[in-house]
Amino acid sequence: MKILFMGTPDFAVFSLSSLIDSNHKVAAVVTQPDKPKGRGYHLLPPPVKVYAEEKGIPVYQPMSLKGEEFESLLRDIAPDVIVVVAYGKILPKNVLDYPRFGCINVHGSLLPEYRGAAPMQRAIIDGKKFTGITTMYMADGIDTGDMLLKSEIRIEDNDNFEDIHDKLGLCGAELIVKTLDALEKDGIERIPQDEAQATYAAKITKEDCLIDFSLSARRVHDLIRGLSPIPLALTHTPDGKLLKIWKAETSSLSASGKNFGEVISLDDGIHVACGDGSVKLLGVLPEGKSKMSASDYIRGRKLNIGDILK
RNA sequence: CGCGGAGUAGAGCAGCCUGGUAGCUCGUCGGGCUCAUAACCCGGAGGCCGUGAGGUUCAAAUCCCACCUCCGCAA
Repeated sequence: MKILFMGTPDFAVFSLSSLIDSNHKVAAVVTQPDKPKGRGYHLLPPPVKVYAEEKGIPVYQPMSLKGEEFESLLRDIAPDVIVVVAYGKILPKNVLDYPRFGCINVHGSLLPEYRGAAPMQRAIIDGKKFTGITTMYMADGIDTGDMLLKSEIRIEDNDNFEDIHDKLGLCGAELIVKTLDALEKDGIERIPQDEAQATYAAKITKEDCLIDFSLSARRVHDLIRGLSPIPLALTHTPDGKLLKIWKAETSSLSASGKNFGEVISLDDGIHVACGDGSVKLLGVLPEGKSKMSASDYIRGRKLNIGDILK
């Protein structure tokens, strides 16, 4: 099939790559415009653009998908199918209706659970044991369209967002090719989503990142790994400084009689009392510094037993 | 010109404001104690204090200037 690929971040590169290597043809790539990012606001191209250019595929970065301009681009490319992976904008109806085989989305969850922007992070934060990839037809509404194929993976106890991101990236790369192959050959049964089962995985906000030590140690740990290595769960030291956590594990130390967030031991990590049990922080990122191990951080004499993190 | 922090021994930091012998917690090496040890005791090695044949000064890690590099926030 002749594909128009639409995607933006690293996660989309997995799928783009496998489509390029497949029997289908990626005719063009549409991605978000370069945006000022990072320190100093330098203009940075999205990963999909960088990759597509390496592969010599034409890249388009329209400001808007509405209107005549994009529609004429569509006609020029004349794709059989549009594959969308984390593109970052809503596709207007005329675009959805254009390709013969429709617009197909690669979504990082087992729909109808975790529709929305942050399915992988939310699944980990919620302590789920499984997640996966769903390929689906795009429709009005966010991730509400009919489902095509699914692929499930296990979330291991210590998997963080990066682990799941990479696993699902590969998983999605495989599944999208399978989906197109099957569609072209025999077709696939469309499975409507059960609205009653649907949940929504909203974008991660600053508030989501703040660790609530009154939760159980298990849930604190889930939050930390669900947000690592980006954007990272955070707390504050007694001097009011930001302290981000990139690695932790549940600890066997008892927290009874301690305040939530109280540092109860600095042995081999920062043990912090939670609502139920305690967690051992192993990797931290102090404000203005780079990532370091908790033991290095402790060596700089930044924390004492009895200090409260909040 | 988005805002801000930091570059001192292999690691994490202090010292800088109020210039004048380079310090802490670890690691490492050697020795001791111990049935033994990641524990404890003693001792040692390891630093052009980011760069500048820069500026000020009798004297600069410390004050001034320029540059380089790294990082946090914000997007």
